[in-house]
Amino acid sequence: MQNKYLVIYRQIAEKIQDGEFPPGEKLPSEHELMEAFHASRETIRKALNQLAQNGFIQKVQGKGSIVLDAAKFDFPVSGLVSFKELASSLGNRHVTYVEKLELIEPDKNVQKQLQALPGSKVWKVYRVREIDGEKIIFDKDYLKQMYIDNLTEKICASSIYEYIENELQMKISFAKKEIIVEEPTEEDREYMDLDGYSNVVVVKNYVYFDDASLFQYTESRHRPDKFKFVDFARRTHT
Amino acid sequence: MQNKYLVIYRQIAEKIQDGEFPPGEKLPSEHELMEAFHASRETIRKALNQLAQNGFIQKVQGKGSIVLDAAKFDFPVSGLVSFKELASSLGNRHVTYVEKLELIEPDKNVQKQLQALPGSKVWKVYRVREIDGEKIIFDKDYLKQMYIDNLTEKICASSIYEYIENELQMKISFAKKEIIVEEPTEEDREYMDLDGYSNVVVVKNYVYFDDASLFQYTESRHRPDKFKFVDFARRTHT
DNA sequence: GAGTGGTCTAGACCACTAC
DNA sequence: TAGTGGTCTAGACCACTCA
Repeated sequence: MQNKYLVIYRQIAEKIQDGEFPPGEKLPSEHELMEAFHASRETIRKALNQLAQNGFIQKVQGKGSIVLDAAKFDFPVSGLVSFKELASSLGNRHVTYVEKLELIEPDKNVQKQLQALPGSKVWKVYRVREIDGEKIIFDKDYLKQMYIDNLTEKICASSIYEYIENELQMKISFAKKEIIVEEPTEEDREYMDLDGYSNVVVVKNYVYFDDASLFQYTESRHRPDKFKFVDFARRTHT
Repeated sequence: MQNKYLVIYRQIAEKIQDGEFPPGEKLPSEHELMEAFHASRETIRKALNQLAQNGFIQKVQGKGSIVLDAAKFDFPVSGLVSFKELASSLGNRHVTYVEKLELIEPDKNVQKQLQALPGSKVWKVYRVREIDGEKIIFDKDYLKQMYIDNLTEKICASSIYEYIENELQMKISFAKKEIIVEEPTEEDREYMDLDGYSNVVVVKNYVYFDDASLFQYTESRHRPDKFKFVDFARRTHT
């Protein structure tokens, strides 16, 4: 069995999505939820905090928990957007091409980004994402070899994340994201269908494992017309 | 006095920034922190969770709380980036020009974005942000009038947020953010120094009050070369 | 004043890491 | 086995909203 508060979280989230708790209405009070789920107040509150963090509800002191219009918020639950999540949420036909798969000694820049030890090796993966026949995303991944002995084309073509989490049983914990806009490089023009576009959107990702070790640096380069990033800026009053 | 867990949060955060707890090292255990701060374990854990959320530490079960390299993470604490925060963090010379300040009946699009009632009026504010002599940000704000009777040029020129939070004593709670790239409109070219740039980065913001009422829709339009967005994708394992 | 959520406590048991 | 963080409980008091 799972964590109690996560079970409660999912059950309430489901009811919100099913319209059983409609937007604008109030959720039952914490006391009522305690009885309904046979849980202590802190456990209920943990579930509600998760719901608030993920944009399902907003808690108002003295009033209650107000259901937000969750249907409008179609962002991925995790916040870490991998291509697979992205593409399946679009529901479109998509293909991944693995253009490069090498084990390299990183240059100074990559070494610095990855905080890699001198002499250690790094996987360099170039992947191009095609959606509806157009190559619109170009992913440059650098992964520390010390965590992954064997990286095949097949793995890269599906999902490196899934391989790591399911096969290697390591948990990816969080990423720092940085979004900037650049002029296309030679590489960009080579691998993507850039036509006349004079900019690419670059999403830099620093991915950590659960034990706080940095293991991957990714540059995801997007054609500007297809780029979209959605985020909640939750403000925990400080 | 403030909340105990926030006080503890700030004290530990300070020590991390001062290097008293260096990156890579472990924080004292929760039990030790309990004694040091004369607090219960749950209170300590609340403080530590805040630290983890804001990228100061990462908690690892069975091991402890590992200090991350916080110096690298220069993002604003709040996550809601207002121009004032942005500019002061850049430390540069900046000016705000209020180009428009009108009370209008919103068109259908704005009405929908703001979920405004038919017949209700909306403040329309155009502001241009100049940094180091260049006009690089163009903010289009739409605010529901029902919350703000009187909006002056002076208020718009400094910070609408500060006015609302300090003068009106209303708390802004969170925003949904959406980032896309567009071709410049006539307006963009009119108000910004766009030179040859063929794209603008558009940040759409939906801003709510603490009581879950939507009150503002903002489009912040940036010249691509000066745009930068930083974010943590905290992954609360679901 | 009744009801709501926010904070804090003390104590229990579990899961994981290290040695 | 000892020490760590993760979950859960029961109960207390406070701050806020609303009739």
